[in-house]
Amino acid sequence: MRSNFRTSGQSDDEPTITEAARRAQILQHAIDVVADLGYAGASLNRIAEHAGISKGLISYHFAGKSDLLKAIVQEVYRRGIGFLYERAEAGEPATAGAALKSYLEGHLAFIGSHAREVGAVVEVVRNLRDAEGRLVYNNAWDAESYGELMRIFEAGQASGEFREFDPRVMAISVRRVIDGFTFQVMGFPDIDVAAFTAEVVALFDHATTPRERS
Amino acid sequence: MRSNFRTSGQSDDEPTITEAARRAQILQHAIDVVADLGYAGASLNRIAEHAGISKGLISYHFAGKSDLLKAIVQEVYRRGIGFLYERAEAGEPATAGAALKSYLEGHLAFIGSHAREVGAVVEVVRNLRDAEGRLVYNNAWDAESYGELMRIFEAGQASGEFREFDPRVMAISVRRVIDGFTFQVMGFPDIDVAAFTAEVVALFDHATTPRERS
DNA sequence: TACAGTTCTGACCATGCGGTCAAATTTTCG
DNA sequence: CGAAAATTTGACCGCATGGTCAGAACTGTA
Repeated sequence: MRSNFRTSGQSDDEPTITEAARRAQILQHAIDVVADLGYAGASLNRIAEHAGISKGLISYHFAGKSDLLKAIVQEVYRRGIGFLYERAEAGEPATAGAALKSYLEGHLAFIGSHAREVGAVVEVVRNLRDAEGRLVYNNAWDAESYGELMRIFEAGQASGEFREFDPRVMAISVRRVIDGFTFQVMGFPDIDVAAFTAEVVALFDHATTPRERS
Repeated sequence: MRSNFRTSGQSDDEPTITEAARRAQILQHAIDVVADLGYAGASLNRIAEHAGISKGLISYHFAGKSDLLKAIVQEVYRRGIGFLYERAEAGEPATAGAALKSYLEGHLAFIGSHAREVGAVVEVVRNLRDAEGRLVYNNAWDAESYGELMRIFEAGQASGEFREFDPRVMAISVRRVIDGFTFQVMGFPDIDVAAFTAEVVALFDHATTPRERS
């Protein structure tokens, strides 16, 4: 019998077709339930019921609930990276301003077309705690996501394209506005994604560039 | 025996000294527990234990858990309004830009000095759901908080002080950045509140005003 | 077909939850 | 003081939770 204590990450031989398909199915239903019922409402029983399987089967494919929830985060990130990668194939932006614009448009487009997945991730990230009560995805963790933005800002400031500001505060602000878009889309599914994106791009274009034209 | 089914709001005679004090005590401990352990970790048992009282006593003073959590939100709002009111006594800002600056400085100062309370409120607002699974503090609810900001923006645009932008998107962005400050303060208690505030004020000053000087 | 490995179920477990309540305690006040 | 009212406790209830497990069902293969 194979170990049912598989931790995602290390490859123990290779997963069966069944195993991979079942994991994907469970993951998708878990995403749906978290998006619909929120973190607190997403019990293993409800996920199993939603997927039409028994609860024990989830335990067979995932080491525990927190393992499943972490897999949600990992999976949606994987999708997001794929989405942004395809978009980026058009070529590298030439200026820091173009890079910021591309960053915003890419992320907002992904959220606009994958609101439920991203909503589920936000739910998990904001609520999942370890046994000692500490947030698993803490400040140190999301500080990592500021890296790409901060590099854009520092490059723009070095070239004189951007005004002087604290790149960390600006990065935090950009991430907050992007993440907030998730709630807008979930709350108002008919929202005009393109119009919202254009507004946000203009907002941060003005926020980052000096008032006097160079 | 007095009804223990008091709903906050309608005054049923007047509360006893004991009642008011006990309610305040329970509320404060509830805030602490939610801030420390998060929404999911804040059970009535833990709150009672933290307060050094029996769980039944909470039920005596509050109609239920959701009543208690809603009271947290109400109480912290009350404190926030008081804080901002005292600050505003210095006089009304003359321009829309000054009003926005004052709004940001006031809200960030309150968060900087009451991070735990605000953190608890955010936790409740983001998680509390009714029996049907719908968020109690939904999009329609927090849209109310955009009102004051949108009035500032519309006034600034009417006078030509602000550039043309969607006041709703700008209001959402401002609120998102302000709320995000809560997590920064909770994650890094030694953060320089004044410096962060100055950066945010500059960010939205640039974001709202036209590039060409009038 | 027979058998070994796997996938899957459904019953079960201990725990913690929100909530209730009779009884004990404390306070109020005539 | 003494009775009535307010306050508080601690035991208890039904329920949902995450997790476990023996065994049934399925699958591939020799």
